[in-house]
Amino acid sequence: MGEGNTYLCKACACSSVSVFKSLSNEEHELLSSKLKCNFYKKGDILYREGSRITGCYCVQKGVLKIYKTGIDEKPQIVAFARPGDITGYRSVLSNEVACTTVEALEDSEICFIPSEIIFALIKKNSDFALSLIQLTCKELNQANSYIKDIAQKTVRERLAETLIMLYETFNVDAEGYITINLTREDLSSIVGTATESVIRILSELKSEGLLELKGKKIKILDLKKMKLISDSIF
Amino acid sequence: MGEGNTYLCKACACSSVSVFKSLSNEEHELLSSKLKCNFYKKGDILYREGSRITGCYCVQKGVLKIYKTGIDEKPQIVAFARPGDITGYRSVLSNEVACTTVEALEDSEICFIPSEIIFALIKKNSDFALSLIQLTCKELNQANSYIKDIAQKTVRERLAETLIMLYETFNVDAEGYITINLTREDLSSIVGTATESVIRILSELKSEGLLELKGKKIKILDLKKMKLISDSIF
DNA sequence: AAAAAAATATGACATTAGTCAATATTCAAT
DNA sequence: ATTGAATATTGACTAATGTCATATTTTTTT
Repeated sequence: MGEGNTYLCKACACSSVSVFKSLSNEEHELLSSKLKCNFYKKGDILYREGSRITGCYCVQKGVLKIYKTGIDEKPQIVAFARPGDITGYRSVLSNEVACTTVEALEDSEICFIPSEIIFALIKKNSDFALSLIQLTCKELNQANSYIKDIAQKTVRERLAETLIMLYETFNVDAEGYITINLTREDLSSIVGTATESVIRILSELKSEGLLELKGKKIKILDLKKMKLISDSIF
Repeated sequence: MGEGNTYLCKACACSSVSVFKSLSNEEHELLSSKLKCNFYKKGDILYREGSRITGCYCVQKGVLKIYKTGIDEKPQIVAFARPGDITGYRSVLSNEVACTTVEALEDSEICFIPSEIIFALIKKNSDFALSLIQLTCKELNQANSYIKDIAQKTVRERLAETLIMLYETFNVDAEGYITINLTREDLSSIVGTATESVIRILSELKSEGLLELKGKKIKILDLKKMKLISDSIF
């Protein structure tokens, strides 16, 4: 892990897509003067479910997987975080122990933002507070949708949905492969099924001409049909 | 439905458990001067998924069920609202159409709070904003937990969990029956399963001495054992 | 109170998805 | 390049759960 430093973190403090977009120049200064940017290697744990955290984490570079631990230590992935996203703010704001474990999926640069700063910004800037509320509301709605899907759809439908989500979240490389490396096990802990089922259905979808597989890389060949499957229409 | 009126709504404006606890006297005045309290009959719909709403709803009396509509119009219950709870704030704050349908489970009195008031209060009072953030964070965490459970637990385990949740949320009457009337179908749309499965497992649990059933009324006889089942230990 | 509608209950059966075991492949470290 | 470990794959089997049909009971309406 690299040492912390205090330069202005472009991905979080400045990004127009991030929750920090409503900060004034002065507030940006305050924020960036307190940031500590750290390097995490693939597989590193930022924090574990149940531990106390003293600030939030903002992704500058890389990808994080965020999961809860269930029966027999089986992880359930509930979200990813990409550059511009923040994580840990829930526990910070509610002053509770972390409700998820966060792990770097690839080598990543992550800024740490101490709790006080977040609280100070909420106090100072009601637009920032509103952005935070909107962010959590959006995530809450997504979570509720996923509850509905996981309760009502088949594994095949959920896998199709997950692939589309990954496609939309991480885009594709020059060859059309989704630019994220997940193990079959990771996929199974998003979909909520056994690893073997993911493998079987992936090759099914491949033989139906919907997918191309090259190791962990996945290319969606027929997005339209994939959406139909995901919507339980097909 | 009854006519709106402007008296101070005790359940929402004053409740120390509600999100409004951090309001000043002056802000309470503002809030209660704008409230409209309405009566809804059992089965009445407050608003439907996809419709525009212009404020939030605060439960004064009664119970609301909050659900998303899935495949073949099958509802998935994602929450209940009891006196002191508010609903609709997500769509209001994000300025999006309602993401759930809300229905009165029993005859209810519900206050309507226009959007402007909510926004004004966020702007004026950062503690109120923080309360709202904390509320959504708490709900988000619950939703993520439920995703984990629904993905990893069996129907039996989830039903046990649901019964415990209902027990803790709605308490029991003098005879020990949980004080909420849900159809087996309602139960199935919480648990995420077929109605027949709920019926079967309920009578299983009854024959195992864990439950007493009297029509829709449910009494948990062995909470400890029920928790073990819910935790996949038994 | 009677009739109709809705909800509950049960059995038989089909389907889905999970588990276990064996093998193959890929990846990482030396 | 070689070894070992992790990951992926496949098949056989089992368990869980959904679906459909039908009967019964409860609730609501007239």
